[in-house]
Amino acid sequence: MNSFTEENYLKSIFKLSQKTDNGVSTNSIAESLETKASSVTDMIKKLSDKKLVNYKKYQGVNLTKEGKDIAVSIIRNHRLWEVFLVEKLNFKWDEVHDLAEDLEHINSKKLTNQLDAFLEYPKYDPHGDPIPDKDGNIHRHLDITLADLKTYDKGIVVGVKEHSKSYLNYLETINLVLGTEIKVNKIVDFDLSMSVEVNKKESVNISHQASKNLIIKKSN
Amino acid sequence: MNSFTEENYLKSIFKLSQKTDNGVSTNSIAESLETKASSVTDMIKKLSDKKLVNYKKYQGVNLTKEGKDIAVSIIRNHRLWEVFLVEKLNFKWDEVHDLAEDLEHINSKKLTNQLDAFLEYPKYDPHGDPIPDKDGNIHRHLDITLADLKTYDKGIVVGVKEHSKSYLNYLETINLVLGTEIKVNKIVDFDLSMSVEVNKKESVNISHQASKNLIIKKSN
DNA sequence: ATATATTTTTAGACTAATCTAAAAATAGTT
DNA sequence: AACTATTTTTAGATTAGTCTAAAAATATAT
Repeated sequence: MNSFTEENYLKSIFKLSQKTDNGVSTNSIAESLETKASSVTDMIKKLSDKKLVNYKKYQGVNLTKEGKDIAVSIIRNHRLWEVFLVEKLNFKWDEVHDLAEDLEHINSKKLTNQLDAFLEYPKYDPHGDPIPDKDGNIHRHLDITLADLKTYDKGIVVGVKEHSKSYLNYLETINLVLGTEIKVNKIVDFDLSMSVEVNKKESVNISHQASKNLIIKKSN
Repeated sequence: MNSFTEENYLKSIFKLSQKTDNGVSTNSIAESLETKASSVTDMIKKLSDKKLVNYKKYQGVNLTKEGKDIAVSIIRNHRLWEVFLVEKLNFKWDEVHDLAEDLEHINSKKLTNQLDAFLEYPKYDPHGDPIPDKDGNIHRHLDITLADLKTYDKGIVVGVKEHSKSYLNYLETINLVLGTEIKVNKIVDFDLSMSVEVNKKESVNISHQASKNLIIKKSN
């Protein structure tokens, strides 16, 4: 069995390794876990001894098959619990992350799979992130963001790339939840802010900062 | 915030203090947590510093108001999660203890209360143990066991006093689940074993060992 | 009441995870 | 290629929780 701490390292390494093709650097792990590089080195050695990561000094790390399987199963747990909290217990999408961060470490294949069934095999969590299936397969959607759209393009909001409470909260105040239809009316070339039509109604102004974190499925 | 370990000590002390009026002994805590007396002494000091227990050397411990509140809320969590696992995720009553042991430490009043509402405010867990309400009140039922019944007495099974897998499993094989109607046909005075009618049908033989752990609500 | 047994506490050591500060390796620059 | 800056690792210390073995306190028995 692995400790919560080890599991968090594996999850972090998994997420970071999706952004780079080479090994994941010690510093990037330290930053993502808000800890110090020296602590990371210690843990990497431990994970390496357990054959959960491949590690050569000064070269960064990569997950082994086994390490990756663990990371993915934790992410699966996390996202399933988020769905549960929102769909069944009436939490808001900006309230569920921290709780899921704890719940994800409850380690029981049966629990995970029964929860999955109970929720009727959801494909995405409340933030639009894909839920790995029982075999660890992840169907990620294309990463087109609102910022990538041109004037008069239309699409549907399918996810977010930024998960902070303040961002999610802001989106709700402008009625932007998953599934919302969106149409770009105008792009200000000075600051790249956009005037967009939400659900064929109100036209709101969205900063580049905000638009580049909204994942969109283009509808034409 | 308190660690999982501290919470487990508080829970254990709470349960032990229900059986004795004087302080809870170091050894009894050690036994119930399967640890050593010296470890218990260390932890007691820590809990005492945090004002969660009252402690005088060699005199055993008692929970303070605050310590008791924490213990009760963990028990509330535990029992609500057990209901969830059995009612919603189709677990058997002998499979849920260990998972609930982990889930109980997820610390969120909102989570607990929403879960309680989602489950429609259950009063008892799958083993018949009472679930403390939001304010920590516990309605315990009278502790009449099958072993206390006389010949021809009738009753309904409302709980168990022994939670081991093997016991729960055994009960299921003889169709004894919560809510079952029971009637005592004969008591063997040699070994106090009983011949009982289950749901007005089969007559099974139950050892004293087994009967004294079945909590019954007498029906006449 | 004194000796014996039991319980509880103390003292000191161990492990996991962390940190700071310093040393070593790598990368970047002229 | 040599110097500098950055990254990574090492060395040594710290904290929480645990343990063993020994000492101290309490309980029991004659």
